[in-house]
Amino acid sequence: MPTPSRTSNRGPAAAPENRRAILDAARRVFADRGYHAPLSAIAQSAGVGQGVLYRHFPSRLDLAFAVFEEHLAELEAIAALPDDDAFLRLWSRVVELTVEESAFVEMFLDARRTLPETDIGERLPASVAATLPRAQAAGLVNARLTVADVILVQRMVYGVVATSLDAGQAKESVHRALALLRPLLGPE
Amino acid sequence: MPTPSRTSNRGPAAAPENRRAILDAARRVFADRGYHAPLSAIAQSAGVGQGVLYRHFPSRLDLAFAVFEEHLAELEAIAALPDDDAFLRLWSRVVELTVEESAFVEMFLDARRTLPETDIGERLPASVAATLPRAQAAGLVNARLTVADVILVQRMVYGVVATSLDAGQAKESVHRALALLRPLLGPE
DNA sequence: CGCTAACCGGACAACAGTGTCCGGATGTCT
DNA sequence: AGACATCCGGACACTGTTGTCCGGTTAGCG
Repeated sequence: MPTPSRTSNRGPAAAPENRRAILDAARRVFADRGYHAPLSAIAQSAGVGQGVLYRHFPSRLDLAFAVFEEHLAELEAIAALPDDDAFLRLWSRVVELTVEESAFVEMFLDARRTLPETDIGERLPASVAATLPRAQAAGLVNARLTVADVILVQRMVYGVVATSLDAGQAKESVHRALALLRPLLGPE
Repeated sequence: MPTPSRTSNRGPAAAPENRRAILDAARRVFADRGYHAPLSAIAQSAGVGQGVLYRHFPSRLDLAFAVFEEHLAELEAIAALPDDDAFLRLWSRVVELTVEESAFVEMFLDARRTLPETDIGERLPASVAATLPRAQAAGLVNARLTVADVILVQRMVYGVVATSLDAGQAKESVHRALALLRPLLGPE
């Protein structure tokens, strides 16, 4: 029997489960209280001590990288699709993440300031670059749009989210903002 | 002799000068280190003790209100101009403030969260409402733009600023963003 | 000239978040 | 079963910020 229902989270065998619990709690807490939520709150929400959290993830950035790595992987998987509309799907998911997990964006800001040499900030632009030309060739997107423009619009969306009071208002405001921007983004 | 060159900043007569020094220091520090800079840093930069700062301004918001009140007054003065292009001047100044003193925007966010009943957040929309229709009638601005749209675009500009590494990059990014948005904002 | 009221300055307590450390619990292997 | 290596938990020291407090200074006025 592998690990059916453990009664404790101690001992050598519990490490992977604890790691998983920390990641899940971190995503929850980041979404609820923002990227700068105290790490102690994450440990508490995961039901582990702070020592455990710091052993698995020595810094907030290590934790955030691990938490959001799968989002990045998902975006890159979308970008790897051969379809002409891969860019549109990528964009749609980016907007979704920006609205629902704005800590995702704040992680990039933190990474850029704390570890300027990391390349994590290049992965999203790379995915955009890989998909945008195809969508433009297929007439799905305004042909004059550059990769930098797309990133800039994503930063604008973040601004709308960051100045919203709550998730509901953020969603609605972003919806309006994208409607406003549609003439720029869509095919002319 | 009124107050030619005081050698000390103590005594009853020094209060107004100290207040002024604190306001100037606050604007400086807010611009340099962001809205959440420690109040002790502001006191130090003003050359006064923390007690003085707290007596004049019991909370960060009180200080920020006082610091940015004159910016608001300036914007309202622009909005009071009878010219058709009052809106354009207002908008240009709003963008300038958003870029160069983004703490101005963060103060509104703080006020909205801390004192939801304050009306300070309504003053900018009111100025926009007072000037936008005239500019539209004169054909200076896209006629389909609403007041809410203008505020939304301002929030987008803030997003570009908030995701910039430094003031120089912010200025450049906002410039590109506004160029991108021009087809939406300008007369069609 | 001296008294008084107002005000300044920096020390200080309170508090929150970070990161560390070690006693104690647990699974594994022999 | 027993010993060991691993890992957990929460207390703790540390740091940085907030807000308060009181001794000491200053201007104004009789």
